Amino acid sequence: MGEPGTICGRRRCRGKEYSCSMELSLAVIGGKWKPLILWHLRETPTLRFSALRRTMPAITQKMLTQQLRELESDGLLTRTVFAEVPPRVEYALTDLGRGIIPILEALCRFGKEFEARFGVEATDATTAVATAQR
Amino acid sequence: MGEPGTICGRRRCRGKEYSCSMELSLAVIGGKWKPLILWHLRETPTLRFSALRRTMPAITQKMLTQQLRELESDGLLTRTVFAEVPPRVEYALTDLGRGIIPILEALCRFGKEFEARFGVEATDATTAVATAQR
DNA sequence: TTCAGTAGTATCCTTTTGGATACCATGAAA
DNA sequence: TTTCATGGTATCCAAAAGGATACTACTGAA
Repeated sequence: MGEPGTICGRRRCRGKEYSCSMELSLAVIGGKWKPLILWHLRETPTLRFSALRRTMPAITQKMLTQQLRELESDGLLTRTVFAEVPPRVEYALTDLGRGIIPILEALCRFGKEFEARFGVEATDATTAVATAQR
Repeated sequence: MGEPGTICGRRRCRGKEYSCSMELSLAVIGGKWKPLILWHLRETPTLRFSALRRTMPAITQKMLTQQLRELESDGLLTRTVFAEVPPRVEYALTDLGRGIIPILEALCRFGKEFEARFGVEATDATTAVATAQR
């Protein structure tokens, strides 16, 4: 299953360079925002741009647009533009995108285990959010 | 299981800030090298510094040291120094570290699926490795 | 007429991540 | 006496990732 000796074969797929399929996956779902975006889409069939923004108050518009475009180009979600005014754009997971949900859930479980092991210090962001929501 | 509304609670654990356990996990096992290091330790009970370097010819000494220290400090592996000369230092997974192996395997599977979907372009690195090995 | 709401671009800047290079201590072997 | 191997540090630098701010087009409502 694992590819123990494959370390030496440097490959490329959709512009990402890697030596191991794991690396490729991290390039596709890694980063600061992509897991969050996929996570939110997991529970709602479709979400429009503004709704996504509201669920992630800390992300900037540029970042959200950028990450969504990459996820779309990697086939993890679809982007549907409605010719209305004001504009409406809806995002939804593809089958490929749904495939990573179990991985995110596993990551979530590991994170909780890690938290339990080391303890958590809350940072006062309940208030920060209240202000961020405007 | 999922923490849908937890997006708003910004927490901290071992110096890492996050809003969701997933993020924490990615902070712990993400990055360019950590998954690889854990992957190699998965199949060998203990590995010394130089052996790890040989399995990852592209990593620099600084990076390997840095990543190993972080993994150690996060409790994913142990570092054993033998008072010999020349020095010998051995690294091994902890139980916590072994816990992420299934996640790496899942990432590996997803990566392969992704490759299968989009195709791979090999970059000539079989030769690159031969030279990198010195 | 000005404002709000949507989904963006464009530009510039800061922070984080990763990399190149040089250096160190030790003891055994050549 | 010089060299080699090991497992590092220290310093500086380049590239990538992420962020702040300003701007756009369009329309309907106030």
